[in-house]
Amino acid sequence: MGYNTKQQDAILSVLKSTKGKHITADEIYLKLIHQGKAVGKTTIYRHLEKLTADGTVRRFATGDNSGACYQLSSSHCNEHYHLKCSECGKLIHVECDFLDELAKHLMTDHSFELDKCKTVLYGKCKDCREGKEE
Amino acid sequence: MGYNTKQQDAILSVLKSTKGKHITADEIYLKLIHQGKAVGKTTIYRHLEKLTADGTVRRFATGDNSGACYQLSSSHCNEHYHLKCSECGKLIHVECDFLDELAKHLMTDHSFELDKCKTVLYGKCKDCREGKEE
DNA sequence: CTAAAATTGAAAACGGTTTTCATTTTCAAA
DNA sequence: TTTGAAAATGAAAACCGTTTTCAATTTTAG
Repeated sequence: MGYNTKQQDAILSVLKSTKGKHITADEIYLKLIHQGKAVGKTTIYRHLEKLTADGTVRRFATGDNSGACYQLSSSHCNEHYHLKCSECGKLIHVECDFLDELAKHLMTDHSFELDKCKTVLYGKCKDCREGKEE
Repeated sequence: MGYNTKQQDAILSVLKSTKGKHITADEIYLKLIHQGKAVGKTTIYRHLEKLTADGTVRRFATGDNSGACYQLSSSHCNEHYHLKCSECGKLIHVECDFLDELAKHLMTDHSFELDKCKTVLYGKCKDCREGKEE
């Protein structure tokens, strides 16, 4: 149930070379063509599907109607949270036990496994609330 | 500019009638047919686009390849939180005291005024964690 | 070597969304 | 009220990421 193929290896090697960043199926397709190791799109989608299913890779829906993004799920961004001010656009990094409690709560009470990497809490930062600079 | 048209009103009235829940463009289309006020899909998409742009409505991308969800961004969205599964795209509404505690905490400890309407918590839902198919 | 099983990929299908464009509606000036 | 330019409409086609189909190829086991 599963042979090792050069296509598989090629796709994984592209994913490894973009570790930390995310990449679309189409970008993988183009990179492989560029490397002279062309792999059919169908095959790329199939392997991304498999890799996502077995947890090797994570899939991110982009929200607009452009393609989904993928990245190796090794990640280290699971150590802080992101607050973003809708007004001034500032992105604030927060390490905080309470937020860890939140993750725990979501899991136990809602069976939901929070993805800290992907989650951004929107609101209004201190400066903007106090009417300081824009 | 912008004239007031019956199509506009019909679309808005459907959105109002589903206040609190989210609805897809296609569901709006079907509801209007059912009400004998058929409106072309093109027109529905166009108005949803406008309403989203001016903030009247919020759009949620579902991530899988089913359609986006819309809902009025009025008062109601301050009463629940949105969890979104990055894998299957499901959008889950949650009313929960713990999350209210979170808002309180962000304010007192981080001087950050959480905007529940804009915030979406990303992660992996129960079904996807258990490996069920969509 | 041989055959069954797995993999591949071109082409077609699919589904939500956007574009095109001819027609209709609306508003306001005359 | 008439008139015409601007705005809105919607059917059909285009679009685009993704999935399915299926015949051909590759891999592994026997």
